[in-house]
Amino acid sequence: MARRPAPGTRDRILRVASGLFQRHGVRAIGLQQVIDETGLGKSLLYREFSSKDELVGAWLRASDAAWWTKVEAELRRHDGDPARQMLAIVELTLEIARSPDFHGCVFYNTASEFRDAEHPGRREARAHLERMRERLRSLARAAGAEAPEELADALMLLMGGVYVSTSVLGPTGPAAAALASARTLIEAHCQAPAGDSRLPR
Amino acid sequence: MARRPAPGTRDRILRVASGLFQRHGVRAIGLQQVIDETGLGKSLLYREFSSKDELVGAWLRASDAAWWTKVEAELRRHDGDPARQMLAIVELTLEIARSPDFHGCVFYNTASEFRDAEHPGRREARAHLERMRERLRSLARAAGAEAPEELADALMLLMGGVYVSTSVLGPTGPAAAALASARTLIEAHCQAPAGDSRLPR
DNA sequence: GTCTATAGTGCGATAGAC
DNA sequence: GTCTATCGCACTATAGAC
Repeated sequence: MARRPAPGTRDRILRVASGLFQRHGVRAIGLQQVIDETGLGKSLLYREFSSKDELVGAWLRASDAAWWTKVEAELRRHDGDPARQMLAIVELTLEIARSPDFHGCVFYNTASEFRDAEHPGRREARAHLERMRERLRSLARAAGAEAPEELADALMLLMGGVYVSTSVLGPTGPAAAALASARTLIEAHCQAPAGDSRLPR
Repeated sequence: MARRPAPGTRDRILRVASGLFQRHGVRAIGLQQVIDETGLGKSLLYREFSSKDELVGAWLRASDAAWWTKVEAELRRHDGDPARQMLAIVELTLEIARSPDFHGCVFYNTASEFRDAEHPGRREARAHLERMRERLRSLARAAGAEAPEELADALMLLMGGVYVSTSVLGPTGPAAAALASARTLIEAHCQAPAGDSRLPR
């Protein structure tokens, strides 16, 4: 009788590919390495993903989903305080950037490796960043910022800077100034007339 | 007697390689493409650069030199006003990021393509960023910032963010908020007691 | 397994300055 | 004609996509 496909094959490939792509970059990794490390056969990989590009796209979609799970959990801890929620997102990026095997934001990295706008890697990166921008905008509006779009964008720049700077100069590089910078920006945009908009230190 | 070596060969290779590497990334470009586009022979390329890695290093060194030429020219236009000089550097990165064929900061891009700390691409990227950080620190000190290192780092993050964000979302993305953000940060750090530290709009 | 691409080597042919 | 810079091509070895 025919053997049934083992469940979780796709996830296994995705997990292995994710580790290798993050650590070394996509172009530096051959599918052979992915196959070797999964212990699966070549045919199985090509059954799940019709090409390397598609695997890259699927990897970034999974990364995006994992990110939002973390973010929304974090936001729930500061419900009703959108200014604090924006800061929490910055804190989350810092925590990620400080993790032991950090090698840069997978979305920025992958976009930089694939310049063609139609490449799944770039498409997913762009989509992720647009979702981030939109989420920050809604928080900035909720926080009563005078120029919510501008505040959201300022935080996007800050977080992008945290990622790229940390990936080259490490967590003691410029990223060390990120929290203070975020507070300055949020407070400057959200100063209530009463002056009670100070974020916790 | 003998045929003279053609002058400018090295520069020609460097110019062509620079264009291709910037546009497509280093790993996406084969030396054959560089050779084809220069119209030179393979042997000549290998006489000037003993390996692709070395070519990458030389390219980034040249890019670093070109950057500082631009920066110091810009700084001279605001001599004696270090706060304005910091803003001028941010303006310069914005101008570069807005140029028609911008594909991200070559230093961040190359560092993301080569994770090995010993790779010439990564070494030069790191060196470039450290020089930038130091230059900004000296300006922040000269401007009398209360926490000059922190201000310098905040601007580093901002500029890094401008580059990566523009390379994916274009100049109408978050980078549009960069100038306002820079002003907020510089003013917050350099407020003179007399309150006369406002930057020109 | 197949086919393509790539880094890097080496050499004969040729072009051009004297 | 002589001499050398440089081209163009052939070649190896390795790796990658599929």
